Amino acid sequence: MGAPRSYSADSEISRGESAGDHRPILIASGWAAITATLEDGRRQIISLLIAGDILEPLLDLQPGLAVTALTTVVTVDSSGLVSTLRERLAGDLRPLAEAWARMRQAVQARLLRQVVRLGRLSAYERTAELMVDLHRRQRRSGLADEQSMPLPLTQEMLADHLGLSVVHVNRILQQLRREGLIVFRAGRIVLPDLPRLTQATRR
Amino acid sequence: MGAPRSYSADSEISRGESAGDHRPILIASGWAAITATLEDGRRQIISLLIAGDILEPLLDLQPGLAVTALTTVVTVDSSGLVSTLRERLAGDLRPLAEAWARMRQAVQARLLRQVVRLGRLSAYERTAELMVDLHRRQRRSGLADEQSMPLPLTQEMLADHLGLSVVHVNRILQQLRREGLIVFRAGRIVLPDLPRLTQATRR
DNA sequence: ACAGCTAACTAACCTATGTGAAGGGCCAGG
DNA sequence: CCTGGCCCTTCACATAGGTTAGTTAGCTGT
Repeated sequence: MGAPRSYSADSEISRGESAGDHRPILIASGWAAITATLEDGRRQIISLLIAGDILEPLLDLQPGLAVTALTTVVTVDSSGLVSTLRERLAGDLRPLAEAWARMRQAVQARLLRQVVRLGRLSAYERTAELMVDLHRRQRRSGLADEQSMPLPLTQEMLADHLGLSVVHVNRILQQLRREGLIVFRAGRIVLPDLPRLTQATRR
Repeated sequence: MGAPRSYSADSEISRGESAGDHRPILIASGWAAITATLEDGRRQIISLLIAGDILEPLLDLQPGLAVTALTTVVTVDSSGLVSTLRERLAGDLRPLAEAWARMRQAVQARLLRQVVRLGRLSAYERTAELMVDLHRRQRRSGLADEQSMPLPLTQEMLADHLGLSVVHVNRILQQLRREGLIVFRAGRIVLPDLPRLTQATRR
């Protein structure tokens, strides 16, 4: 069946420079992140990948773009990865081919949305939206229940993904908590009032 | 030869909702922009497309994502568009097929870079980087000379692309001008000191 | 039980960027 | 030759969010 290979948290899966693996990789379990690191240490998590997501080869090395940022993919959690996807889509996983196409689109659409988030939403809106989005995605894969989900991200990672400072992320999370929109419990995050949280997504 | 169809500035080429055209479109001349508009009017120009760029179908309608933003593609300039690209890549434009693949990647890479820009660069860095990027791209297509290029964007569009307010964009442009890094002349922008402008791209 | 580490949290202060409002230049249309 | 609109510009002020510098609370290994 081709068991996923296991990776511990914080392993580097691929690196923009090494023209290395040009194969799509399926996140079978766990979380991963596409990150860019600037020379001076600033970091941006471009995209968060959860189980079921597919990582396309990083087309990062376009001359001129990669110069100022090193783009890598790292695991966030301990994760299982399937790197033989391309081959297997012609074989045992053929039924997934169509789903794959949809997945590519979803990943790309999220990238567009991430641009809008960073460009035009306030910290508060961004944070709320991220929670709603992660919940919806994990829900779809049966990883979350109606009111809660795993969230194996440190506040620093949230900050790097949301384009904010850690301190400010903390402030926003406090606020959302005070408002009863999120609760942290046992390593999970609880979203007690999804409709209201969704409202918090807009101005 | 299949002449490009002409569009005047500010025409809507495609709209996220209408599952309409699912065909790639070549920008033969002029400029276009992929934009998202929020309910309350905030707007984000997700990507700027110039002659030679290819617009892939907008995979915007992923449930849940399109809800809060209307994604459309509009011309910025009067432009010529070729919408029969797919067909012609099998025919008269076959030699372009490989270039097309590279172009897709470049467009995608720019999207990644845009996330980093908005998430982690200051207004000043963002603006400088955009100018350098536009210049490099237009240079490659022979649309710019070594020191100057067309820039058919209002400051409001720049603001919407850079995730800033118009007023602030104006401030930054003033500053870049004072520093001798950019000059506006005859509807073009002059970049008298590209090395220094490139420096301004980093912190 | 202690040292050492990481992550969450706070507080005080600072600044980059946004907002609202207004004036001026320029150009197209009547 | 005026008029209205668009775009650029400036000013005064407001605020979201960053920075620095901690303190606190859990864990991990010893």
